[in-house]
Amino acid sequence: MGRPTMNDVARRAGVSLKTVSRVVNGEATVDPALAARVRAAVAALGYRPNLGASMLRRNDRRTRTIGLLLDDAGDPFSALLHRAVEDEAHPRGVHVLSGSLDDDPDRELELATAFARRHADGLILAPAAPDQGYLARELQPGTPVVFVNRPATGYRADTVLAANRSGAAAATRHLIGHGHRRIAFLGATPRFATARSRRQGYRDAMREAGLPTCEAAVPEARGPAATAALLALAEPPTALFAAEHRLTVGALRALRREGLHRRIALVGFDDLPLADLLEPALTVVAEDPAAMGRAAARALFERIEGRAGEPREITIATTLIPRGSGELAP
Amino acid sequence: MGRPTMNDVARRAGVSLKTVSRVVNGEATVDPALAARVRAAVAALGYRPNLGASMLRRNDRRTRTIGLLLDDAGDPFSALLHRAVEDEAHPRGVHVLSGSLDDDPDRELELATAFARRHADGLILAPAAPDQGYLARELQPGTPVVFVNRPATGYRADTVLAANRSGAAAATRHLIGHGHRRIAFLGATPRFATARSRRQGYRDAMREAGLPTCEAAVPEARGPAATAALLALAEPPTALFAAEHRLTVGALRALRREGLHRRIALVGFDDLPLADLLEPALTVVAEDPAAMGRAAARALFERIEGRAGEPREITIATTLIPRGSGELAP
DNA sequence: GTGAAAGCGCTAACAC
DNA sequence: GTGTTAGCGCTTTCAC
Repeated sequence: MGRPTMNDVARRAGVSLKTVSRVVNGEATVDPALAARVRAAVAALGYRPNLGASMLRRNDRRTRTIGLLLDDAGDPFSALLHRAVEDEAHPRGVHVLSGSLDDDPDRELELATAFARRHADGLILAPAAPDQGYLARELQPGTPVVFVNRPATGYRADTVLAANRSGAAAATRHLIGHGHRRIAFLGATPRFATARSRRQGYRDAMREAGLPTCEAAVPEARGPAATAALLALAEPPTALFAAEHRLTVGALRALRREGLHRRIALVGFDDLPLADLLEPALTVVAEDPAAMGRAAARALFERIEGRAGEPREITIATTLIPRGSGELAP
Repeated sequence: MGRPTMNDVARRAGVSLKTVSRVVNGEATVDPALAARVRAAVAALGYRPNLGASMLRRNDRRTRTIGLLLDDAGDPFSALLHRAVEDEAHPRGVHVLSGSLDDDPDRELELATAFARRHADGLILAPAAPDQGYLARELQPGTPVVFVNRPATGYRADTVLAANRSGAAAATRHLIGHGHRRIAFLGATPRFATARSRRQGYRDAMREAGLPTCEAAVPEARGPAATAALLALAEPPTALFAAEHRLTVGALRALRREGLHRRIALVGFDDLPLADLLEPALTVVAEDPAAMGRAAARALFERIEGRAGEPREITIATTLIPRGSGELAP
């Protein structure tokens, strides 16, 4: 009952346990005849090595597992990032254990701790909690971490971020360049640094053009209401910059409902599927979640393989994609 | 160097190793005073249990890990399914190891085998290979499997499928009900049972209405070309049923390019984000990936917890969502 | 090139 | 209640 062990294989092949271990691990120093007998026994018994046991004894102590903690595995941004991480891990024989945080600090702590107890070789984390100081306590010493999408507080490690500030400034300048002067900013509540950076980029561009700012900072679900409120102003904006994809969708719906989608310009942060098939097609500043995942995974594997030195900050460029909604005249 | 072990805690607390084990595992039969000393030592040393070691010795042999093998972690359908699985696993203290198969049989075998070597407690698999017979060899005996999204061949286990045939029939009947008689089917190459079921549903509805069928079976990337070919027929269809979401997007683009998107009716299988903001808005037969993930995970955990009996087949209903593109008159 | 003995960190079984 | 002994399945060390 239960799987056969190395011992069973050794007995059947008439060799020592250690010889089986050598064959299974592909160490060259085994007589071909013995190796063949071992392999025959492995096949006959259906022997499969137990990775948990080998990891316990092995010197390098690698589980060949990394942990990936993102906001929501079901969200397209996280999904693409996840896939990119997997694509870096797979050729290295590493598997990905993942979890969704839903902006919940407790859940971050819980999952990061759980992955540490499982001896993940490293962690990629999109911080949800206000502070990551707990990592120093909970992680196995020497376990590398890479932060992605949001900067961390209280723990220093490599960090991969989108060019939020410059991307937001580019979006705003694009609208200014098309003649707009009353450009409203629709952003998430500035709880996260990402939201603050994007607002800052908007302000940079407005200030350098000598234009007054007009900002709405709301929870992500309140996009339609916030857009409606902006449109109801005495001097309503002629253009909107929506700094989160959920707010972009909210703005789209509100403009549609008011019949203003061909009159008011709109640029969104983050690309959306089908954005090119809307009428007018949606102009966006696209992030590159796959590039972020790739960069984060590469940085993590470099650290796992021993790279030393100061934490690095890696910025992934954004791309302005003009499609129509951002080129409407005021 | 390295983490402190239970032994270190025991020494520091002046108790036996077994007492530490009892405290750490929350067994009640420990003197409160001793337990307090142990907990103090745990805190002082920063002791964290090693799950791998405990799993090796434990009787239940649970790793509290399940494997999830889907087509592509970056795809919205897989992502939502993944998230639903995670939501069932999380309250049970179980973590999810995932991998993308990209319709590659070798990759399915490789990843399923790898997860088996890691002693995952169970596996949720969207089959990519033509045969799953290898599972009998590779899995730890008694490891339950649930197939999702596609039926398996050569291995019997619980299976969760969308109502592909009846959903496709409903889509086709919807178009027939709106007066269409020349309705073309745009489907993936019938390599997978899913594609065949949808085609069958289309045929069911066409036959029961006494209408001739018109089918294009193409790789998923060839949606625009296949649509263009259908539109170029001597008697072109007045309505399209696109049986995969990538083909739906291809059809949308082709219709748009020909300026026919307000003339030719279109129903897609699988919902798309922003589908309601297109003009005309896209009518779909929506699958419910979250319900599929939930059902698969629940079935898996029931088996892990010992449920016996014949494999079950669970069908998740589809929902027709009329939005405009499917209600265009011929 | 091969094998015997030790032990990774932990829990099971059973004594005390 | 608590401790002792054995050993999960494997790799390491070191002798042969």
